Amino acid sequence: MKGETFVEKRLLPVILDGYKPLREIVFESMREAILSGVLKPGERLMEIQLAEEMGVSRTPVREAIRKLELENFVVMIPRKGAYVAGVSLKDVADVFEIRSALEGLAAGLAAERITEDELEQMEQVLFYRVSEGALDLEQIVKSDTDFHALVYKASRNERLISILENLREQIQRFRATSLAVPGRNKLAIEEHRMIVEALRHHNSEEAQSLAMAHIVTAENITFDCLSLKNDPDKVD
Amino acid sequence: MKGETFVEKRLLPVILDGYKPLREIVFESMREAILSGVLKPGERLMEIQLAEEMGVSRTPVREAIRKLELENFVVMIPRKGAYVAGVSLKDVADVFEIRSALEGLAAGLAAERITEDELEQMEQVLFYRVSEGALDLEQIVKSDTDFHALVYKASRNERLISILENLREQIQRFRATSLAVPGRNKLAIEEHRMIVEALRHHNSEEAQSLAMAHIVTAENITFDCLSLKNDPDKVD
DNA sequence: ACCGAAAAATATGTATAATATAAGAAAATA
DNA sequence: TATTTTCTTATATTATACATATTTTTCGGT
Repeated sequence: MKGETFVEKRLLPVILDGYKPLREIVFESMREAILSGVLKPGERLMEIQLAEEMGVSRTPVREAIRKLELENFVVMIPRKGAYVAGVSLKDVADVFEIRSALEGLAAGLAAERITEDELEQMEQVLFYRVSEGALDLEQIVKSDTDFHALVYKASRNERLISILENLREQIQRFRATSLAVPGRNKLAIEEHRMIVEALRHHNSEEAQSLAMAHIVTAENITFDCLSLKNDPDKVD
Repeated sequence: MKGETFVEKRLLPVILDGYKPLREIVFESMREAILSGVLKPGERLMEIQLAEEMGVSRTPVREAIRKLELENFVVMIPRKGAYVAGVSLKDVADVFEIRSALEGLAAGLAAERITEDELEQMEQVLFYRVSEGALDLEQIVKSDTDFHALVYKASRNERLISILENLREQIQRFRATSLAVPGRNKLAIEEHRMIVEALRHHNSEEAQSLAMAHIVTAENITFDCLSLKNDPDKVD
């Protein structure tokens, strides 16, 4: 079978959105594909093929891959190519260790620096999450993300915010899993409530330890889920 | 004066070192230039000019700049170009806040996971630092870096290591300043010794709080130095 | 049938060329 | 003289071409 080889197009052609550089659009598209599992761990990423699938040239694809490498979504082997990064249980544990410390730091700082207005926003996010009775999983994940983002923001530490957001993305693939566990949503809301109370009273130590405990809880549940369905080595 | 414009070459032509990709060599060269002040904060980075100065094409320069952006050494304005990132006092404070939490985490984990062999290596680094009587500043900085790197490594958390190394580089420009303060070197050695003792006894909490305190001390000294010579806004 | 080496194919790394956009200067108008 | 508009120029962005390294395939020998 020679001549034209037809590659299955799994990445949509990019839509020129505003004035974001192409590499940025390509980057987001590829990250999305990796997180959603369209591009599977270990899979080789060939510049030409990806460029064709998305209807752009190799240059923006290359730059997107470089950025994905920096954010640990792909691994590059010099002169060989780029591969979608696999995530081992060890990786997940490592990320949780760091997140625990940094979410604690963020909450502690937020307790010192948060405004009434921001507290109000947090209340609203929590209220939305309980009011609607049965939210679907996607909405729960979003509301959870929103809450944490508000804590990060109140820490007033830009670099901390970007590190935490990156860590969150690293384990994005597992968040839906753990939040789907029966009773987890309710417990998470309760933990969030307690954190808000600590923030409201500007109790830094309390906020810190609550936030750390919250992440440890999430870690335990995540590992319970994962060890049930996966071999101990590679998660996916 | 038309025709050829002569640009002052401040970046050495790259030497093809083994099989590292060109973009990697260019990246390191530019980072070095930024940290050493050859490329000054706020300065515009023009691809063509940089490529000519280093004797390579624009492609590796572009990729190096992207990477520098990800590591916060340059800021990019879309369709305008790249500029050397300035570091404000707020930035330095932010980095120290994170470092304090993460150095504490690393030391705490190291206390649980360190081996006799690694403890021995730490002893050697400390011994070297005191034995030679009068080390020059560069050697002191290196020995300090080595010690911290050993703690990071003993944490057995790869991602934590890379985050901490990046944070260290962010404030690299100020480390020499603070270590040059009379008495600082001696005090730092003493603090390191206490950390080693905590690690040896696998006392996680003690190691954590000592490491955090160590960073807070460094932060205070750094700010004392900086606020003496600089206006409160931009450090450089 | 099973290695092993050479050659072809393929992909990455690097360079160069083409295109689009933004900033600045000059000119025209009020 | 001030202000707006147009044109030029410089530069980022994207595309393509070329060189080099790696992988695969094929063919010959054992």
